[in-house]
Amino acid sequence: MRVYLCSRMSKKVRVRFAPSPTGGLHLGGVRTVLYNYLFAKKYGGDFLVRIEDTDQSRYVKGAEEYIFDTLKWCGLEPDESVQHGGNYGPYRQSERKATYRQYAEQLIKDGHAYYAFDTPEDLEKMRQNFKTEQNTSPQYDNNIRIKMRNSLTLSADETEKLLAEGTKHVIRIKIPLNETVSFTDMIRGEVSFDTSVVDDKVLLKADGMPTYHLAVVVDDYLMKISHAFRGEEWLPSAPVHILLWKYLFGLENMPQWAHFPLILGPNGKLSKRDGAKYGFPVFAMNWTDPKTNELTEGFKEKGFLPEAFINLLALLGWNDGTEQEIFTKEELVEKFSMERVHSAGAKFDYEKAKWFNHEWIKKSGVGSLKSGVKTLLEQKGIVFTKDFLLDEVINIVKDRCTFLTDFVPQSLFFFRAPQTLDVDGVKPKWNEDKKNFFFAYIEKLEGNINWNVVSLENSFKELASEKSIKPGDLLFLFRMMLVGGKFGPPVFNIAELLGKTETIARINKAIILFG
RNA sequence: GGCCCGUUCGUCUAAGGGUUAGGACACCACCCUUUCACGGUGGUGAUACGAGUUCGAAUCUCGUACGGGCUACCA
Repeated sequence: MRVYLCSRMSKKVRVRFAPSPTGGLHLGGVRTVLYNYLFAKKYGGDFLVRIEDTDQSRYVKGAEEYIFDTLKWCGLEPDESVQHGGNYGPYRQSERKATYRQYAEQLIKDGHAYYAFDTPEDLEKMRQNFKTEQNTSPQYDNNIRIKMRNSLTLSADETEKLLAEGTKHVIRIKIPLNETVSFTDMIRGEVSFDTSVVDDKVLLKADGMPTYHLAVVVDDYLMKISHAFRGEEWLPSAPVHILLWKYLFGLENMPQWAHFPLILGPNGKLSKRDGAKYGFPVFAMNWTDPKTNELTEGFKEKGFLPEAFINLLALLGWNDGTEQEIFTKEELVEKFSMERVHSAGAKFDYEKAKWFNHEWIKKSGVGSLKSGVKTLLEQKGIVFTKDFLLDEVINIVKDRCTFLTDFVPQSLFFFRAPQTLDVDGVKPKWNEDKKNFFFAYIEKLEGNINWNVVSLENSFKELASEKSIKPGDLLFLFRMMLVGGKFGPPVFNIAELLGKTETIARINKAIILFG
């Protein structure tokens, strides 16, 4: 286990999550939020959300709202964001455009960046021309840049002229030759890169928008971020960011980094496709792609409790070293530590995810389940006149529910008599003796009986032995009458909750149907 | 191809040089339950491979293999 002390913990902890509004928030995204959130809350710091919408071509309408809806459902609301206010706005990168240009120009002035006038076609040609067996995808690096059209190869006059004419151009970082860039990752320890293999990344695009590389550094600085956490897919571009920090704001001001392991699907990095392919949700909530109108079911709609969702996500790559697996959000805040986050990727296991939800449903009280269950049942046309029955029903069936949606089949029959009875399935087990038994049982029920589980069961069994019928055969029939299927809580508990009138009515109705 | 990160039961993981390598999910068996479940008990099952360091290696080092990520004017 690695322990890297947070050397700048004296500084107020401020972390950020920076989603790009290009689609639904998937497991990996929510876990990144979660870890950021837990870390911030553990140290009494701020959790900030800003929107990376600098790629307008991929911007998806509604995605930004969707992201905040997800955070809300998960209970991971930021302290600062577009929607929550704060003193470091604007929180959308598209609204900060002017700021980035200023820093990019600064870099050029200091000799750490340059203008590049190459067109996309030029770049394509370059990739073709310099492609070799050893180097299948040539980079715009210190070897190539001297062969391209940029302010390093052009004379100052030419450059001036091109700029004055408004020629389309980008600003690229000038990666130094033969330097080692290293930094300490809170999860992985020291990670280092040789600059000779890092390319001259575009910092400012031709449309004036920054790329992620420039924006993340500038925003983290201006928003006073103390700890920068993101997914492992960003590790290869870390040297670019370290260099930018060095050139622009000083390494002593740089946040502490941590790169989270990837959440993997059955085949590598979890993708949206995996959900459809393997039959489990990948997004926190339902997401409808506005372009294709394709709906991807979310964990919420599948019937996951938000408490279970963040619990299972937290444990995908982290544990507290004990055998505890069920954690409330408060416990996670208290026990979370970046040093215990794994460095290896974790494969998502839907079976285990279901187990977490099941545990949470069992653990939850009626109070926290009620409104969700009520909504689901109301969608099935149930009208509630007396809530106390619902309370009792939730208590009695929750142990058999894995998903919140399981409450529907498990409790619908309490509120509505079974619509169809499996008459053909019952017929072989039905005869005059049994019919007489149930007529007699109705008589007993209508008599002076205490309406509780014990009396109902005792009188049922007494009657059965009087009539010399095996209770097992009758119990099955009784269940079919009340429930309409081979499932549900003990049948006398059901009868007790159903009440006298309804129980007798269902028996009568079934007798007629069975003939 | 290059660079980076990684590798303990099928999956999530514990074990910080000395453990019969522990737990959870899943699976199997039994018990409980006149339904379906829950629950209980038990079982199958792992240190990728090869060297080195050491009295002693899952643990430290190196190599190999395998997996993943990145290699865009995407994030």
